[in-house]
Amino acid sequence: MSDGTPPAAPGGETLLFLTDEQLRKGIEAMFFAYRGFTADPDRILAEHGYGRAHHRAIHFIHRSHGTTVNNLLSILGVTKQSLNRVLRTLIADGLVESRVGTRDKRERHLFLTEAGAALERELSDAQRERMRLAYRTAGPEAVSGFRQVLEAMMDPDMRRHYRAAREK
Amino acid sequence: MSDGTPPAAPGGETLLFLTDEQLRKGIEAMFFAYRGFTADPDRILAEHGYGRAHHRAIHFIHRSHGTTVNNLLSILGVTKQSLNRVLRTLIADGLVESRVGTRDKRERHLFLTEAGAALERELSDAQRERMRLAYRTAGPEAVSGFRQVLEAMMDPDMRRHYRAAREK
DNA sequence: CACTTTATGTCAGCCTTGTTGACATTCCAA
DNA sequence: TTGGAATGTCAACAAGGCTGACATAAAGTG
Repeated sequence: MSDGTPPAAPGGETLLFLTDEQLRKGIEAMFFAYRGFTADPDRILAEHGYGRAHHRAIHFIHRSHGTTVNNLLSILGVTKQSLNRVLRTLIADGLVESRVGTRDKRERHLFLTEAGAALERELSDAQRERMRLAYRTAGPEAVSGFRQVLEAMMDPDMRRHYRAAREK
Repeated sequence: MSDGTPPAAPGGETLLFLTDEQLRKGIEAMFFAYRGFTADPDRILAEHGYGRAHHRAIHFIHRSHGTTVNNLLSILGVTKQSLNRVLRTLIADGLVESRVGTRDKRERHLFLTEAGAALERELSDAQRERMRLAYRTAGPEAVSGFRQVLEAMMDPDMRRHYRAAREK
């Protein structure tokens, strides 16, 4: 274990000296913050009889109208069986519509229905509100740093998906 | 949906104008980053036949040697039955030791054994390494912002637990 | 055209990890 | 002495991961 005293910076290069304690703080920050991050949607989902898996599907279908099942699979990183179970209920409940592809008829393109979009709004309003408050509390510079660290923490494949969304 | 053009700041107060798109980016950053955050420990845990629930228990027992079951419950936010199932296997496997309290004999104080500490080290080494790289990539100012936003995102109870750990 | 590959869906079964409810034990504290 | 707190345990259930196997339709390829 480190003793918490960073050594003096050598040479001309500015390095980050990070004690195990500082890193542990970051790890716990991720853990506790993620709980807060999911708390509001979880409550809403429970009222509707859905879980986080449904939220994830709804979110990314909303983000990319008409996305295919395969694309969703690579974003979510679950098996098709897991995703299919969730999609099946969302389609049966009339929140998601699945249309056979025009060019490639093997593909199914996924869309939120009116009801699906309404739930999406309810969920993302709550989550955005939490995010907005956190941003305001921390300030604009903190927000930039927050995004930078998170992006650096992603696996490359996920970073690709993250950046692939319509920008800004 | 917002068009991404923030309105001019009114009056003398500096506000943060956050479009829905910017907030959505933050939300997805949390989602994708958390996946990266857990990826390395998940691999290690799988090799040992454990899951994330075991990791969480091991982490917080390590952080607070001799903590009680009740304290752990309030940190983890699960039912005692869930936690107990995990603790039982960890104790049976000789990674955690449970000692009856001296003052209050109802309480059990939890400690990592040598083997438990070894697994904790393996897990946290991997997770710290990911965190260290992200920090170095993003830079010191980003790290500060990262921590500020995450702390602001926590539920108050969790923020209390977060801050309660030995500081620095 | 025959064959292979791709995209998707589905069934069955298993595991982890969460839940609720019920009940027992121990023991502190009023 | 009695109520309630702290803990453990049993049973049952659900969500949501997983693997494996199999089916179908459509696209691509030689």
